[in-house]
Amino acid sequence: MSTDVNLTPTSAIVLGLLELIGEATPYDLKQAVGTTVGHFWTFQHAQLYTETERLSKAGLLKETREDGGRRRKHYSLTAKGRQALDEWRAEPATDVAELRDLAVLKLFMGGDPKVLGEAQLAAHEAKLQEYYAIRKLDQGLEPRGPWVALESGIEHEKQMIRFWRRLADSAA
Amino acid sequence: MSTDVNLTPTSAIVLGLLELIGEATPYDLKQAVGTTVGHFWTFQHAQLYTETERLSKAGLLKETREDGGRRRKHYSLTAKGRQALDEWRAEPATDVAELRDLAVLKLFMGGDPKVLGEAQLAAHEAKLQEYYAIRKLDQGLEPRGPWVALESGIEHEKQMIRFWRRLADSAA
DNA sequence: ACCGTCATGTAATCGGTTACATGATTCT
DNA sequence: AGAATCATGTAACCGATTACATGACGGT
Repeated sequence: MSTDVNLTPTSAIVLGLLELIGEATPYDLKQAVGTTVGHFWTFQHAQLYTETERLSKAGLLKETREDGGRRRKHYSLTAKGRQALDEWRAEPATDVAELRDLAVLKLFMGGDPKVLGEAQLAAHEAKLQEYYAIRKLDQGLEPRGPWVALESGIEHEKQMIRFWRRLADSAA
Repeated sequence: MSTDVNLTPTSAIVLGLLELIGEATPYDLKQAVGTTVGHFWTFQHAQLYTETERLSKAGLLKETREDGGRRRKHYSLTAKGRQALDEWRAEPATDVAELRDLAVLKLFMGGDPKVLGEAQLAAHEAKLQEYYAIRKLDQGLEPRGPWVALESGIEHEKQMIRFWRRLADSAA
């Protein structure tokens, strides 16, 4: 009920997915993450339990409990939650995201380009294929956000493949 | 002294910088981070105090204390620390790094491409210029790691600029 | 009926961030 | 000398990960 929560990216993902699917248990959310944002932003499923509870306490989610059986908790957006999401969405991100690419860090620290490159090339190529497979499913339906984000991922993968390949080639 | 620590990327950065500069206080490390890896991997300076202590307790760093004045702590690699760094460096990264780009996440969640794009274009262009300025300082000296990593950053920035610009153009 | 696997959840731990605090140094 | 800023460090808090645990279900 307290009016102030720190809206982390995780919070926004929970809010955004709940807007999309209406009502969900933490486990449902886990499934939804896996097939959507999970492709470029993951976390442990345990966090969905704590995060929903946190947002619920802050009044952004409504929580109802099943009567029988597992007594699972179902969550949905409150008006306040919807508003918080809208505000988060409207606010542009001013900073550039940090790469935080472990392979690049190893490269920086003197790791062998050949060894790193081989592993990274394979991994990035697999990821790119995964993205292509998803793109095939696009029916042109609204909302477009996820598909545009997917394009960004595809271009990024292509870029990283170019980078690592060039590095592999320049190493004799 | 215990033989097992979890080597986080932060740990590797501390170890790697200590290898480079020999001996340093946490504050020296903060400075070193700022001019090197800090361009694509940052953290709060407070963490350097806890991290050095953690690594020291694990036997990877040697800690000596100034006698007079501030009694500052100086750290340097132990043989064990050097070995841990070597092993970390030799082990290739098998996963692809997640983007975790807040702007892309907002895009995914329905944020306005025009609003997001404007802010991101400016930010990425500034970052690219920053990278160019650094690249000018390259004297061709060893080690090459940091410079190769810089190239990756430059290509990434160019990629993101292309992406956001294309998006801005396609929005009427 | 049993076994393995998936579904679902909680608790403990830990790394990272925020906030605060004090000593040194420079500028006016 | 006083104010402002930089240097240096600690403590508290919080979000995220790891580890663990139990219930349900499909296959043999």
